Amino acid sequence: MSSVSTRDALITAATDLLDAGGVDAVTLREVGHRAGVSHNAPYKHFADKQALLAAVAARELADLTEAMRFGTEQLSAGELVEAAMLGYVAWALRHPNRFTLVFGPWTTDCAELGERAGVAWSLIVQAVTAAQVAGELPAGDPERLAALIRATTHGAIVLALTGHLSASGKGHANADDLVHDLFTRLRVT
Amino acid sequence: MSSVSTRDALITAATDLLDAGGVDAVTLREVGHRAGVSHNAPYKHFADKQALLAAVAARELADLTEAMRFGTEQLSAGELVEAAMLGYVAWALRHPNRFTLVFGPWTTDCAELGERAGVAWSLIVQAVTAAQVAGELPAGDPERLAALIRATTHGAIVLALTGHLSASGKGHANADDLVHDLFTRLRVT
DNA sequence: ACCTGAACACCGTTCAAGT
DNA sequence: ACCTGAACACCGTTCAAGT
Repeated sequence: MSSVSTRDALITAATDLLDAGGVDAVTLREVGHRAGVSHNAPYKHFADKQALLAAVAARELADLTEAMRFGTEQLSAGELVEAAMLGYVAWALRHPNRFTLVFGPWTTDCAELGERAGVAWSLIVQAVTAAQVAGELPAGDPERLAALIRATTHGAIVLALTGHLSASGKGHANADDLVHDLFTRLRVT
Repeated sequence: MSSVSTRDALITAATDLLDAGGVDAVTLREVGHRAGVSHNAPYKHFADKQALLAAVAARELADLTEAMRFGTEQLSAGELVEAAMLGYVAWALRHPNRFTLVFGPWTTDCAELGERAGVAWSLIVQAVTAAQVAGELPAGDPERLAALIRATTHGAIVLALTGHLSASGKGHANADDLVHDLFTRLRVT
């Protein structure tokens, strides 16, 4: 029991440090201190620092899935896909450091992570398929169309987070605008 | 003179280490050793480690601009934009660690970096504008359309690098396919 | 102006030992 | 089974000193 809550406290402490100062600020010593244990107690719950970060990412993936569900009541199939992507954008802009952690260059390593990501994105493919059936999105391989939507959304977030968006003159489009633009173009077809 | 070549050697050594083992493998001690100087000689050329990494990123941005120009002879305005994006994809997949460094969460910090990125992407806006004039891309704010294209390309690369693309079943679309899909949808309009 | 060697503080990880 | 304190190797950064 105590071990479970300690493990959870470690993940929470790591998430707090991540939010406050980025992944470099997540030090096992500070994580342990905030969780009320010694600086090497984490090794009894995680293989190493990367495993702890993977646990943080796994928890956040569940959070992201929830954020994509927010306010999607009483929407058409096509609107639901767009709303989910806007929820994705909102989550990422709200927790930029969690976003960069979850989609860092090591997602493949952890099996649990890949699994949870697969679940989250299979929901998107489902929604895209429904929108295609409803005639709100163009025909074609749903997985491929979902990948396109996903790529645009992801890229819009990255551009927004790195400041490559607001810097580009008076157009001052934000990530939401880019996602909306994509859906507008897709629906015209 | 010697200082210039030392500075250059430091950047080259850092780039090699980046390619080999990611940004974490870039240690000032190993950089100095590979450049034939002591482990703290870099501080005579760069304020700190981040400044060295920023110099690496700045050099790579020039490389990226070149990659986007590759093989763009005898193409229509619309094809030129797509070819530039495919060049961007090819560069990123060829040097994944440089890609994640250049578009890391700190691009805003360095003035030179922001400047060079601005130059690179203003070329894209120019090409997009030309394609619009030629009727190969839909009308609208060129900066905003360029941002959409840019976001999709960037997102497709990230998805490919993190393995979120090939894992999604039989569709097995790669980054090139997604970029091509976007241009296909845009041209239909 | 550029470089070096020693030193400091910090961190990930391991280990022997405790309950 | 879970935790601790000490220890080791490594790294970023600083400093006094050398040419």
